[in-house]
Amino acid sequence: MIMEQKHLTLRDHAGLLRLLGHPVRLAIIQRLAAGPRCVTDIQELLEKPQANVSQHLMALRAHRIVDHYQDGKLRCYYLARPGLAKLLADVLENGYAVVRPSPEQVRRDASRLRGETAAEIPRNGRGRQLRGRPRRLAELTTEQNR
Amino acid sequence: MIMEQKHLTLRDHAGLLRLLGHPVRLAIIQRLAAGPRCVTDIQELLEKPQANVSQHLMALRAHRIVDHYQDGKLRCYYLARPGLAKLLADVLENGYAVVRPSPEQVRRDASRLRGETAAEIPRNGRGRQLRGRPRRLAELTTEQNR
DNA sequence: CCATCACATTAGAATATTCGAATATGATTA
DNA sequence: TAATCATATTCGAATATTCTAATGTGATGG
Repeated sequence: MIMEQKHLTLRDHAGLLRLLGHPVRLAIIQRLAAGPRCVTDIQELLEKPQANVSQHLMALRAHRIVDHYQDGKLRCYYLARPGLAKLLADVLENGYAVVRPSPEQVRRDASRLRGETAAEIPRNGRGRQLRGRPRRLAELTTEQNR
Repeated sequence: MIMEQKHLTLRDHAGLLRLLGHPVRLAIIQRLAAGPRCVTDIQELLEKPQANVSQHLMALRAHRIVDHYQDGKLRCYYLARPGLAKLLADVLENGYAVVRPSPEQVRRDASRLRGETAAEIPRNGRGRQLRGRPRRLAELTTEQNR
């Protein structure tokens, strides 16, 4: 078993997230998380036309989110990375829950941030950030995005 | 502080993932994970035109991934959901790592799946899935995707 | 071998995203 | 108050994604 860790760029990461960012593909992953399914079953569960489901499966296959084995004339798809579904669920359940802080909370947040992250934010005497000066420009800006 | 949990659909989830699925937006999140930054600093770090960065910030704002406070004439952006960045990192580091199993492994996986998930996969005597029969069609297919 | 089932692939129209250019706005400074 | 700085917004054009319809393909059954 060969591991590949070829310097995944932001572009790669974004590609994965975009791939996951489609309701039908999420639905497929959700269904496959409960066990392998053949294409026709998936179609029926999602109530989507065959070609469309097949296309989404193709996309998921291309990124190795899913894989399949042949069972007679059926193709049974399954999640190629069992861990991903759970991680994804975490993001979507915990990460998306919208917390709407009161304006007061926002202000407290802001001053907390102002105060506590002073080491990270360069500022001048009056609590305002330095501008027009050579701030930290050297932080692997080499990595090209998009 | 008011919590909102308005029945997030697959569509909502997909929307979040698509939003996150852009290299510049990921870069912004990555930078903000280290502490608040004003727009100009972000621009310079990412080497992207102002309008573009502003547009991406607007998108992130709309989904409450980021928020900002005004500091003089600067707008300092920060991550509105600190947890999300870490969850995201988990997905991208652990979830994306491409494991390329050997063909043998794939076959073993397949037979393991065939054997062990029998309870999940309806089959007939010869180890082939039932088809054309009323399989499990009742699984909240009500939730519309897309 | 021929028909059929289960699925994949292609092609192109419809739709959505993204970007750069231009312009607008709000806070600060002169 | 005028100029300027920092940032936002708007408007198309360029590009990418997604869907539907049509067709191709491989395995199986007759």
